[in-house]
Amino acid sequence: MPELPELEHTRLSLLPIRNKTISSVSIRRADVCEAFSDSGSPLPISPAHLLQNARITSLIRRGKQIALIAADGRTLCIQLGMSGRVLLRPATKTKPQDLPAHTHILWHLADNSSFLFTDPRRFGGLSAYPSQNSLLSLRWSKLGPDALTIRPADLAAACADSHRAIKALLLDQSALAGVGNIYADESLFAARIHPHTLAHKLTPRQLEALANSIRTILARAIQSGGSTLRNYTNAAGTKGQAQLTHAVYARSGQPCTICHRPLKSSRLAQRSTTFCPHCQPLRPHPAP
DNA sequence: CACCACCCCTGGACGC
DNA sequence: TGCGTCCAGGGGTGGT
Repeated sequence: MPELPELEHTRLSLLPIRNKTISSVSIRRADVCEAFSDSGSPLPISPAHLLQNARITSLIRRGKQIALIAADGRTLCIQLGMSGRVLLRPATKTKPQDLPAHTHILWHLADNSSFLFTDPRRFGGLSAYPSQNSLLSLRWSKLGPDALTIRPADLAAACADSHRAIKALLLDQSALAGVGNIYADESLFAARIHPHTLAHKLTPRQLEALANSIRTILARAIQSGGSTLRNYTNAAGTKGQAQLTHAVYARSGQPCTICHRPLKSSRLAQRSTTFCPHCQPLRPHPAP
């Protein structure tokens, strides 16, 4: 279930394609792709949009999106959605029958290795832009600050006038980019904040605890290779370990790791939400 | 405007 | 074993 740590790990494991040239692109399902002009108008997709004959110079990430930047400026943004993956294939594996199911796009590199985009549920997709600047202005400008480096002041600004539940705000990529359902629950638990707390009611102390929890938990999850739930792996096919450290996510009814009372589940912002009613009270404990 | 429900989609878990 | 049903949720969109 790709969130920021899984995307960052995918980005890191794709770094071997830097300075390599894409010799050809096989578009097996064009409808997972979209392309835009500098002014943002949609264009019919072509192999050139998917970086055919481009040399990759950098891979960048913002929130849950990564982008491949070519030497000539062409930029390809990748969103994994729920089930998307980008996988590297060594030069020894070239048979079509070796391809994972639901491989929608296949990039062939000049050195005979390749990489591919696979996404059974097709919630993910690829978005092509003529330049890095157009990606930033047309797409990433809509994202909030990156969760991996979120500062208490940035979080406070996002929460200041919001009457939504804090968990709904955390999931809103235009408020904060990178947190999904897993790490929203984990961060709120670590900061001991009830997920239904209205964002503008959070105290400065809570906002600081939450920002710190978000950064710490995301960084730790990157360290352990991301959470492998269902079939997530990074581009090298390696599974993550972060799911082993989840304190609340998918642990409804099981004992809280702090107070040992059973964790509770509810539905918030259309998402299943698990928390400890005792350790995460709706109001912070009054200062003594 | 801010917020929320719905919808897209498929694989896996579960019950019978 | 196999089939039907439900659930998971990121993000766009249209409604309130």
